[in-house]
Amino acid sequence: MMTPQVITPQQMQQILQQQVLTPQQLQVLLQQQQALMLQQQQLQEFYKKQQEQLQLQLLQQQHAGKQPKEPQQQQVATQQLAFQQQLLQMQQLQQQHLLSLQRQGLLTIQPGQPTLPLQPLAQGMIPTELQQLWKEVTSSHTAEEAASNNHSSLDLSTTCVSSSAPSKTSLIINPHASTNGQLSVHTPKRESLSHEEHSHSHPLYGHGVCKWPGCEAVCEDFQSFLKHLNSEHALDDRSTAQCRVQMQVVQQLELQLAKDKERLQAMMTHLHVKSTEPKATPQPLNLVSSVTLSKTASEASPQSLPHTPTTPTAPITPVTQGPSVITTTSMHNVGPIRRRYSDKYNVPISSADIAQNQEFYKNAEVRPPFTYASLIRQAILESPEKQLTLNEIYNWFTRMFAYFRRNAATWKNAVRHNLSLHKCFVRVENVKGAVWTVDELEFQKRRPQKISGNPSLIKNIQTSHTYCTPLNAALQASMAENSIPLYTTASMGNPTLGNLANAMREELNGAMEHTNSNGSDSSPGRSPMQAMFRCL
DNA sequence: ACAATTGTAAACACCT
DNA sequence: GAGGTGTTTACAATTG
Repeated sequence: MMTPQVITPQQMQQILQQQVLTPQQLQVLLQQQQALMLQQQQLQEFYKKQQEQLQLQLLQQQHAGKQPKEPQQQQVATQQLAFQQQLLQMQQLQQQHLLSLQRQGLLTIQPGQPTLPLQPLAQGMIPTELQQLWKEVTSSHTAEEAASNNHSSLDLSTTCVSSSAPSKTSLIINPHASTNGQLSVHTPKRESLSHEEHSHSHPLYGHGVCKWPGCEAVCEDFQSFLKHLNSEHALDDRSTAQCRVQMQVVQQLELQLAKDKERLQAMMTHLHVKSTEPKATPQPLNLVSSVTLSKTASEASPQSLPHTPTTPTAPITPVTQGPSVITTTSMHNVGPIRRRYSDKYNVPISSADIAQNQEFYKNAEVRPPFTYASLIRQAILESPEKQLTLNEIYNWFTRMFAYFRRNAATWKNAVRHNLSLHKCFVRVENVKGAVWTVDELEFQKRRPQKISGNPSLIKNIQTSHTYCTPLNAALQASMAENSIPLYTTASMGNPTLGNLANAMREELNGAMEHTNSNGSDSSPGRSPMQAMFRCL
């Protein structure tokens, strides 16, 4: 049941580790994954039935004055043990599969965060949850206790996500700890994760650093982490807001990931069928939005945003660009996006994210993946007069990004430094003092410098627009399909988002220019699929 | 290897 | 003198 009939995990891994995947191999892998998903679903249904059965028996046992029906009980226990082993095997298999995909760049999964991509496959049940559920069922806890535990955690999430009016009381607090609000938030978690605490493993603690979104406080040991958690991340407005943001982010990402997976599969199937066709322009564009968004989905999770440059991502060796196919690699070069941090800190790199996660950046202390120059320009352009004093620029930064509510001396110095350094920022003497404006021409000059020396630049600037429109359309379509407010709904009522969207278009233009110049030496012999996987 | 870009830190001058 | 503003230099990291 568990052992794949088509191919073993080892074989699958071998195939996935190869640099080039043929369409046939890919098809096999896709079928493999489908089979895995199907098996997982079947397992879960089976597991649920078993769980219900066991709970029923536990109840019967209680009512019958604890007179266990030994043979039956034994049989069920044996069955469940076997099932548990199968489930674990399945999870391992899935993880191997996902790791392989990750290694190939098909999926970008943050190390240590394997739950995100697993969730859609497991239909919302992650391994730890399954195991926890298993423990609850098999432990001495009654079914009622387990149900009440589930209920409390459910209340927390549903209330937080659905709550449109943020308030401290929107969090359902564990009734057992109503006297101390500070502890009450963490108590349910601790109860459910007590076994993990003994091994000093906590979802919010790793590598000696607090993993609370945007925190990264160094905690020497687990005890100090717990102290830090209780003192710094107590139940207050800030934590509540961050929690809500996190939930929304996760929710969106799950939705996004599911849709993009479906899309990717359809695309793969489509491309496989028509892989012999030499040129298929729409595919690369879809490829960009889909793959990029998938990548973004896995990277945008605040928990996966280590700010300390300790663990660089596993290098995906960039392969020389082949045909004029837009790849995930080329999408890294999106204009003034801070590339050094996009790799180093695993921040979201898609410029769509800044609009998509506008609220996120406002509330979570995550570094925006844009350069100071871009942000300063954005601040100035958003102002009614297209000019701001230094202090107003500061205020924009702190208003728009929670990240810039810390270390003011550092980033303010950087802002001043950028204002002075870049010619595109012009200081204008005013009656009240001085204001800063943007010289758009100078600003636009900056980007082509990056690709100067490429003779095909001028030609490509023109051709880029033909690519850019469908690309934006593809992006928009993707966002719209995923119910993510971007250009469409959000920008209508929010001029900020509209401006950011404009900035994004410009950045995408720059990226397209760059991409086209890189891909100008396309070799016609290679199929789009081959090109795609060469670039992964 | 090199230049360009970017972020960070810091020194300094000027002004209020 | 303190603090804000603006300029400049230096250095490290990253990227093409």
